[in-house]
Amino acid sequence: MGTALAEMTMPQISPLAGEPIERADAERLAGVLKALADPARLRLLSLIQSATDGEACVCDLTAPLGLSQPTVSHHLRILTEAGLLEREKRGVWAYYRLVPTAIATIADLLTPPRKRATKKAR
Amino acid sequence: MGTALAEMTMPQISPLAGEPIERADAERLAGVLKALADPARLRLLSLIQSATDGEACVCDLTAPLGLSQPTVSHHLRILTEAGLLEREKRGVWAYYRLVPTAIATIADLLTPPRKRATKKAR
DNA sequence: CAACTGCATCGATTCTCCTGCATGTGCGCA
DNA sequence: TGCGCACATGCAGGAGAATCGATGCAGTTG
Repeated sequence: MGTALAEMTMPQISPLAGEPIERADAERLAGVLKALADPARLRLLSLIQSATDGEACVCDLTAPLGLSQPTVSHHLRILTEAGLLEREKRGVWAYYRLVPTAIATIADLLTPPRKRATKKAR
Repeated sequence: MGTALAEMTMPQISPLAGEPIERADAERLAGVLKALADPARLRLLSLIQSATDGEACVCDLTAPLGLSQPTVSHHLRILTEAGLLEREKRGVWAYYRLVPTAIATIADLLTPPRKRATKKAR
């Protein structure tokens, strides 16, 4: 089930550098990237991230995107399952916010033997 | 002609952070990410990058991928048009290599408030 | 309790994309 | 000059994805 990203933050998920990437790793990484590779979803992430308190409910996102409410819910679902968003239901509304280091993790998987200190404690 | 990435390295292509991303920027970024979001293409990038001299020809890539030669050529074409690979023909062979900072540029567009001068008013 | 609101899910449609086969093109070689 | 090899392109089929209208469901309100 969900949060495909979680499985990639595990140790030894080879990033795009070094030796040839394994097929399974390639599929997992591609899965997360596929969630990102959509204009509507990129705008959703951007909208949510720049919203007040860094969160937004579906009704706030429908208009600026110009998409129907079911479609927006669909995209939010994909982003959530990819581990990029987290959902919290308060009353009638569902508030979405970015998973803190999710996108940075993806960026790290792409940029290989960079300077950055690999994450340690957790 | 394209190299969609080239247009994103231009100044003032809003990354995923800061204010809400514009629709045009979202589509461009999504286009490049879509080139990345495929297992076969990720493995191609990885194979080429880890090959001797950082380059490889099609005939070297067909077997490890388990895909037909036309299919491999197809993927290489997409990666090249996205600005991630560059092609050099020597004799009968076509050698592909990574565009030096291409992937790092994508990673920078994803990871938010890095150095680089952010614009203010708009 | 009944009506309403916000959101998720279902079903259907349309479109995009991955893949392989067949074919075309350019280069090297006998 | 003709043949063969490496690669690109055209075509087609099949799978997956984006979108929307209709509907279902859970809280909220009158």
